[in-house]
Amino acid sequence: MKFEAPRGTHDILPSEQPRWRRVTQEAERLCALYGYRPIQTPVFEDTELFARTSGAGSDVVQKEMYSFTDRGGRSLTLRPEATAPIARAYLEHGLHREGQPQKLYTIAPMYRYAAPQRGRFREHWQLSVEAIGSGDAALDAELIHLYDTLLRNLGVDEYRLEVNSIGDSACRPAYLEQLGDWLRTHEPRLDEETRAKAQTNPLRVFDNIDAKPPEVRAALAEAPKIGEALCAECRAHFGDVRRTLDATGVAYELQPTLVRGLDYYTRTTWEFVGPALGAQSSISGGGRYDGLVEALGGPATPGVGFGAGIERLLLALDETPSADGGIDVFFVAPEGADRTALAAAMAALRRAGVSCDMDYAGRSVRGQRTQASRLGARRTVVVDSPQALETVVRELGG
RNA sequence: GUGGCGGUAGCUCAGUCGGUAGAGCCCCGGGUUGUGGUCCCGGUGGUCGGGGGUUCGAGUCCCCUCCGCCACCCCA
Repeated sequence: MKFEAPRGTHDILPSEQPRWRRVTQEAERLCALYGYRPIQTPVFEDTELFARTSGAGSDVVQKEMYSFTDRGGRSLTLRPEATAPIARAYLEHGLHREGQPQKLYTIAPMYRYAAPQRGRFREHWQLSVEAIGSGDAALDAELIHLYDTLLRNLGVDEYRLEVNSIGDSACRPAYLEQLGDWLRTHEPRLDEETRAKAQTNPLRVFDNIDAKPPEVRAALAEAPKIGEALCAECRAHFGDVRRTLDATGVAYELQPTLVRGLDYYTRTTWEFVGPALGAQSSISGGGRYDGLVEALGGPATPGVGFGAGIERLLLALDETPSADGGIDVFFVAPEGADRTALAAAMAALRRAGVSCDMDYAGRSVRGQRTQASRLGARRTVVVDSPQALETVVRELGG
């Protein structure tokens, strides 16, 4: 085989479209129902947009960006996520001067240069839902509720939701200092891996804790957690979020060590974990990002949102294939039939909104009938006389 | 990026000790039938992922490489 889809990319063939659309159409229906409007942004952006917002130390920026220089010498990057581009558009087009919050969503491909695996692609599609311009805790809960409802409506029931608050500029620096002190003091009780993490990304020392040696686990259990070191304002905000989740019937687990990979997150963070996807169990992740718009040079503007991988959601879905729509009419043309008259009849029917098709592969009459049922034709017409065509056009073509 | 497993027809796979490649499904034709389907008969379809090496001879052994999968890392 000469060419194949580039590593980490995949084709979405016609046979997969019904499942694909089942997900995206329900997602769009819910977004509209919750008051979110569609927005589309370019596939590539100024590299600096992501470098600045995601954090220079983040994995995304350090090793996963598809960056290139265009012929004009600009450094551009295929978007690894949708929040920063949407915040950029929000600012660039003055949406911050319109009624707040701006509730926006997009379903679009994202690009990350990472080792591909099942459910992990270099090009993957994401539903991204954002509410920018309000710090109301009701929005955090609403976004969580939206995705929770999407999962339910699609019939996914084996999943769990973890929530946390990672504080803000008022309390996180103090916590980081506190954690740093603790890690230094208790270094002898930690394994090498955890010590390395303490140096590079202290918030992540708690990651994958179940796989760590028992004594390290025991030690870390005593370490201060960000979710338990919040300032009064953050604690109040998180309390509001949780009360609203409770009131709207969303089940969740508190996970005081849950953090996110991008620097711009503040306060509420959450993650939906799906069933049996191996190491790629996260099907959606989101959080509040009250400092993002300001980091882009705009006014201090709160925001909250989430990203949800379409391919991973599809993996969490049962395999039942939804049926294609089928066509209204299939014309069987025996050898010698007037195909010009047939083309005219099909044009008339299509003008009237009647879907129709015929054979283009020189099939036998038997083969054409097979093709008709393969296409789900509700009616099969054998073109053995001019009258046959006229009759159908008169009956269905209006 | 590191380590492990894998790649044979469009799909799912078999292929012995190294001896010139097979099945089922799909697709096409025919028979049967209630002109589809079912059932029966026949047919098309392969650079054995790619390149190099060993050998009289490589799908099979060796090296490189590409792609997939698993783990790590990280994420959606």
